[in-house]
Amino acid sequence: MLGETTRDRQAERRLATRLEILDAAWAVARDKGLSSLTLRDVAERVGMQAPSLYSHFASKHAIYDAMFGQAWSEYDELDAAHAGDRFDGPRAEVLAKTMQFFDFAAADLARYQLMNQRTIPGFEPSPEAFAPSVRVVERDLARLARLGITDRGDVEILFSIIGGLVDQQLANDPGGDSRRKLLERAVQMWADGVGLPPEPRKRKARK
Amino acid sequence: MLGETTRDRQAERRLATRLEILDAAWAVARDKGLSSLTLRDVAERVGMQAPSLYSHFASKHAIYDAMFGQAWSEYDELDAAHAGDRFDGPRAEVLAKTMQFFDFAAADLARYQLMNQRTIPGFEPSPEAFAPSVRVVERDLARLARLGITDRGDVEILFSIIGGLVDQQLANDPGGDSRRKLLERAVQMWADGVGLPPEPRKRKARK
DNA sequence: GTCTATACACCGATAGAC
DNA sequence: GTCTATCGGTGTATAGAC
Repeated sequence: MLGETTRDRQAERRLATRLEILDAAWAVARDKGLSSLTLRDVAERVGMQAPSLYSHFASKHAIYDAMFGQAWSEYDELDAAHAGDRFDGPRAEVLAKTMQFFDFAAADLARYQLMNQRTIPGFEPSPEAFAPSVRVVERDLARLARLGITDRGDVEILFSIIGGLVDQQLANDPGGDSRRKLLERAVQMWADGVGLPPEPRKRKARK
Repeated sequence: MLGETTRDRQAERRLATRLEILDAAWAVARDKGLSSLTLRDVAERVGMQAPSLYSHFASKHAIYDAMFGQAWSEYDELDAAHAGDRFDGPRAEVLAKTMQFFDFAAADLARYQLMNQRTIPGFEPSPEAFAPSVRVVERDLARLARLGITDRGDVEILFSIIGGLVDQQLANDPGGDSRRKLLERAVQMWADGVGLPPEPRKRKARK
């Protein structure tokens, strides 16, 4: 019988190979486009033959699925890392969180297409891969509820504004920041519409 | 030499075949998804062999291109047909035009993906196919300018709101109208933000 | 001119030797 | 676990019948 250490090392090596494949997949997706990713390209990048990938992933969609989970986990961790941040009022908080997501989304077209658009024909994320995105949304809902925003429709409108601006940014000005500049104005409109209290007077900066 | 009538009839027949192919392509796109459209499926639907399509279209992308032009032309004509409509004030006008686009977009997923999303890997519409969409945008810009909205950023924000809500509608509630109900509230927020005059007093309906 | 027949290169996926 | 060989399906191209 194999010792624990041997079994652990095997599992560790297996996990490392999986991550290697996923890294290669991200590189190919960013290089040739998310939906133009081919197993042969991924395999070549990790020094394998294409069918060997099936020892680690059940299908091409399973690779997309793992990438989907990675992307949302990455944002989940980024967001959680800023959980303790303090803001100068509700509007500053909403704007900061909004820009945090916008910047993350607009920074990587392939990643955003996988996370938020349905650009892969038959792809549906599995429940496991979907879990981190649920965590993010629930944290956002809780944050907005703490600010007095409990109407789900108001939240959907805010999400739509952000999503619409990200789409336009990536479609019409990839790599630029034209829509990012509009984000603050749009969020102020939304904050006025939902009755979010105006900013408290700014304290004069002390010399 | 062929008579004019013969030549006309040939051209007419050729155009009819083109439209037949495009109709079949729309049917396949709606049935199996826009990006899962195959030339063999289209050909089968019109009673041809797949390579015969190349007598009428230079490539699969050329078919997408013609479909793109058809879709925007269709909306262009719908919009132009309502050019003479009168409204009870600026907000009612913006809301009506906004809902007109929302309904058109949300009614057909495949068509919306082709018109407004970049879901086909290598597809870029040709200038000719792009022309009707330019007409629509310019008519919208002129309409908003007539209402006093001249800041391009304000217009982009409105477009983002609409696009974001359509995306959410099609992604999360296809065939439903949950986001359509939010559209009015979102447009009111935007109208307040850009300083559009409030609605005039409603005249009492006369019995 | 239009269509059929055939072929090519590429894709995801599977079977089986080692 | 990785390989080679191969399958059915795809977009695309071309030769040749009519």
